[in-house]
Amino acid sequence: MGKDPKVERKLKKIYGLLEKEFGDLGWWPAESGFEVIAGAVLTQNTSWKNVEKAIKALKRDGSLGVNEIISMRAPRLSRLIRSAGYHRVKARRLKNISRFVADECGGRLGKLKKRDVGRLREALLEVNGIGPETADSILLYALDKPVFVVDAYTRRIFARHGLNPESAAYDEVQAFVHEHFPCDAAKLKQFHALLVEAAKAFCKKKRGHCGRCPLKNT
DNA sequence: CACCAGGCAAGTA
DNA sequence: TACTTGCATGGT
Repeated sequence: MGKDPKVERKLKKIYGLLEKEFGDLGWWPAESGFEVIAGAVLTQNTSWKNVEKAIKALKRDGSLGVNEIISMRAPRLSRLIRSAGYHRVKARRLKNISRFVADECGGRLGKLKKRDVGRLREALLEVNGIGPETADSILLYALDKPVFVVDAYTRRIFARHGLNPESAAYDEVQAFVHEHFPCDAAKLKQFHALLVEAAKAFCKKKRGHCGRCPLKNT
């Protein structure tokens, strides 16, 4: 599948319509790169509102840092993030990714940013608890790498607009966007954010377009 | 009451 | 390879 100018224009149009509707969403909301990483794990299959509570609890406790999480006892970490659900699993995953960050760059994310995106992605996927979406969220929002994050909303919207089949695999959807959308971290961040926001606002139903969705005629 | 939320891993067929 | 299930909470 080579580049298709018509598809490029269609993605551009979707981006434009959604940006006009929602403006600059300013994703990812966080005070540090590590906060993005923690949030990426905590938000797995979980609403963002409940993740915020967990992040606040970590901050209140002075524990939102690589070394703090590594050295904290699992049951205590588990209690702090309870509101985000799956707390025992996520406590383990937070420790895993924190250990990875400590090992790879001593906690200095700036060093990670210099590394090759492809190999960094492979390394992240080796960490237990980090799948494709979480890895790409970290790469894009914490490390400013130009990779597109595919989520359930994105696939639903793309499928509904005939851009890819409902059954398309994660990497296929991602490659599709990489081919037909600017390779620019800022734009990729905004695009993903816009798609999530649009889906939440207009596409609660599994099928069909909502009448007020700005994409209804595209 | 059912169902979903900014998933992933491990097990089964 | 392609499903299925466990993981847990909070909101609608």
